[in-house]
Amino acid sequence: MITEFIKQVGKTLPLPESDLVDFLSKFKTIHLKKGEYFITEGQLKKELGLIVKGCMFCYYNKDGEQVIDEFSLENEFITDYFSYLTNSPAEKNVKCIEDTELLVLSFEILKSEYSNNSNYEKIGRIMAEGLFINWHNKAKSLMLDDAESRYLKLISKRPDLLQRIPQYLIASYLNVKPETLSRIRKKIASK
Amino acid sequence: MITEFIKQVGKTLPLPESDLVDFLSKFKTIHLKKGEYFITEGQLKKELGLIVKGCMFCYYNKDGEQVIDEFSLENEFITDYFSYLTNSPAEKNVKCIEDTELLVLSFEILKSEYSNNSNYEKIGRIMAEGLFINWHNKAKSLMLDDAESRYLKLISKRPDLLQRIPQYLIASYLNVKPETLSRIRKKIASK
DNA sequence: GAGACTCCTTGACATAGATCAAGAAACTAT
DNA sequence: ATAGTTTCTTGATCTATGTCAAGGAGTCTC
Repeated sequence: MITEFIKQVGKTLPLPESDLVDFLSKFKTIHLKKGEYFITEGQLKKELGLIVKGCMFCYYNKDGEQVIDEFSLENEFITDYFSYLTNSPAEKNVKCIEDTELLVLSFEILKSEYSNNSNYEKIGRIMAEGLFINWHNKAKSLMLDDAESRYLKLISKRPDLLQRIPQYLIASYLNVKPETLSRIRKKIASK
Repeated sequence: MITEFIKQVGKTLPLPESDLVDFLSKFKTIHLKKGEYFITEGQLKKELGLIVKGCMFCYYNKDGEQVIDEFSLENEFITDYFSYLTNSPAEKNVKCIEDTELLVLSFEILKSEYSNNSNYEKIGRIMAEGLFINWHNKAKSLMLDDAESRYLKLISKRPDLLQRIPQYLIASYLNVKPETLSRIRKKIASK
């Protein structure tokens, strides 16, 4: 259990196991119900989350409408890192799709514990690299692919999401309307 | 000259001045003519560039058509960092819009010089953070803004680009066709 | 200064995806 | 199971942007 969790987190954050255990020991556990928020727009929330069990999504508001930029499942970190880096209020909302058990750590603690330790730079580097890769792929897909290709890529890269997440949220993540995703699926099925 | 340059680079890479001078001393200078490439698709190019004088753009190929993701001007770093991080061939092309003087450093040297030095983690962290912020903003704009808003934001945030870069390249950067940008400009002018 | 480029504009039409409206299907709770 | 809610599908339009085609404006070369 704990060891499997640590192993999974180690894939994202490749530190020596003892450092990783030490790092994780600084987190505290919270529980959020389905529909509750971890972060809301406008908040100055300087906490890093790490999902133990459950599932969340991040969205921006576009004239009152949700536009989802990410889903996060078990063993994944979740935060508004942009807001943290730029020291500005959160621009996004992070909401639970399922009841979720979350480890949280304030960035202040992270900083103070690690500031005289090269692991701080390393953790920061790895976090930022992972986020860069995610957002790079996202932007590239929006630049180069049409809606159908984005959906096909999602199916092949994250099939787990389709089992757990309602289709209208998937649509938002793909940056199309639910009607459009429904039509794309129909078209693909007929091939 | 050199001090002003170092000062500008220091804004991107806030290291103590002596570290920064040391870091920059490892680069070598190259000169590229307008139209020449620093990186081409498929290459395993593991070099970091830093523009001293000139102007370049990065683009992806979409069925033979250029889709520009970034312009880089003086004092800015340029590389295919995604390709470096994932250790895969370059997916993008980096081409000079003007004759360009470039400082270059292989990532191998960077690694070997710094691997026993927390500055390596720090440089990596700052690079990745900057790229994360850029790509985050780019993806967010593609998700949330229409073409006209993207153009208006560009005007206000990077007016220098409009002076130096032909409009059809700006259009590609905004992810629209030149005809569309022309119409957007006409519409804005008539307001 | 006449071609010959390259870039920008404009018009007419095409298309991907959005919007609106109505039902059908799938959950949820009693 | 039944009613009530939420999600998904489908059809009929609409809109932003793309495509194609032509012409104009600017620049370079001889």
